[in-house]
Amino acid sequence: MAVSHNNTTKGGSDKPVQERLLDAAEELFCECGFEGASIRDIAASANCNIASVNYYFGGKEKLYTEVWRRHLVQMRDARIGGIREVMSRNSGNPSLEELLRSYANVFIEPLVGESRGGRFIKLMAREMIDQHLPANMFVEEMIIPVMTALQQALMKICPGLEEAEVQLAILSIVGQLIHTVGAKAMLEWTDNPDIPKFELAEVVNHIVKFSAAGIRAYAEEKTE
Amino acid sequence: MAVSHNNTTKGGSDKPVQERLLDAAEELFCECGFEGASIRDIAASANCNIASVNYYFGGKEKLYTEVWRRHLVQMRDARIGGIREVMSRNSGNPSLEELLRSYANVFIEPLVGESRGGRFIKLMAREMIDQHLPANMFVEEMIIPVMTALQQALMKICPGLEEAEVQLAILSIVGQLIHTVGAKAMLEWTDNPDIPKFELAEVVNHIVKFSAAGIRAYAEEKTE
DNA sequence: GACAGGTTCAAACAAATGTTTTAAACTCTT
DNA sequence: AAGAGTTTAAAACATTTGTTTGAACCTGTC
Repeated sequence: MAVSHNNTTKGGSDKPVQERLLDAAEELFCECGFEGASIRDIAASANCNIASVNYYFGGKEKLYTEVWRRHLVQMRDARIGGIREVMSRNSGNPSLEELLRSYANVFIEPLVGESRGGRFIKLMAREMIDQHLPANMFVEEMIIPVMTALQQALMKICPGLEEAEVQLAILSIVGQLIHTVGAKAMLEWTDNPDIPKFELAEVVNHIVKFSAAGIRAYAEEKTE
Repeated sequence: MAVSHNNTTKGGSDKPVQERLLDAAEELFCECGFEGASIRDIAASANCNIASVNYYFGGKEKLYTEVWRRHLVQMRDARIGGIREVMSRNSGNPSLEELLRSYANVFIEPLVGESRGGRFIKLMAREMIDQHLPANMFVEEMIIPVMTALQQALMKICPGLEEAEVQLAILSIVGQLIHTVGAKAMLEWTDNPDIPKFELAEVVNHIVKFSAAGIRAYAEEKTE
């Protein structure tokens, strides 16, 4: 057999073709969506031939799935890890604000950083609207595990809250977070001065404060 | 000139072709997105010829724009009207909860009703991700007017709140509302029992309570 | 050096897209 | 009834899409 040790047949990077394809695909999928990004553009951006995506991945959909797989476990573990880390602070009794701030940061950070995983939030939004992932890989491997962890953490910090209340609170928190990065992405293409521009840290501060008060509205009515 | 009085040349409805096209286009654009819905499908669904969309609207993009125009002013006026109506209650001093509940209802209602304007929220989400509307018609004719009205109302009810704080609160409220209908749409295609199912009225109650507490977290720190 | 297997390449394929064209059908006025 | 103007119809057009093909190109082994 012949295993190539140098896949730098063409231009640019010295990464192997599969990685170049994954990187290019990620960028273009995020920017243009699944059907918006043609494998011709992807291959061109990866400096390789069109047929390579079929050769290595067996089709556009498989490539798309692989792009996701790279991030899903990473983001999920980051989020769950962040929650666990907070919950171990202060001898297992962190403040509600600590948990919210940590989660907001670990939620937003990988979605806005220019370097890696930057515009991935767009792909998440797209995938939420119409699926190109097999089965419900997104819900099963991402949403449910993270939501469960966050739910348990919240119930530990705020004992007395009912399960349904916690789930509603999570809906509010995640809604704010997603809308934050979504609105940020959307409002970038307008230059209207009426649209407020916020620093991300400022918004995180607000969400923590806002949500903590919202949650305490439930917690306090139990202790009255 | 010759003005036709009976445009029911083919199948189904007795509406004129342009309306049939708009209805079909709305449904398919919502369901499949702009590029996902082919004018062939639209024309077939409207029981008319493919060329009609070019004949009447001058192209796919114009048709898309027209589908939007029907709803934009309606939704905007409903939202602003709702705000004004609330603000006139209780001799101009409605409670914060009244305003929030009214806005939440008028926001969500036209986006979930099965009959008309049902799945329009999906189109909104799509349009927020990538634009097919001319210029920034969506921001100019919808977001800014509604946001301005809501901002003024909030500042009237909660004097002392700074402008930036109100804008952040609006970000939170809208984020929760959008995520509510978005999550509802997304979670419909999963049957996992771990995913909580909520009644819409229940969620609205929660958002009102949650957000009122969040806003008061700002208002109260001024009066301490 | 010749061979074999993995990899790349350009070309071709079939299917689908938005738009245009050209002619037929229809409607109303004269 | 004839004709002008409007509306519909089917076909053709040029592009673009994802995928497949078959030969060339490497690279390491015998």
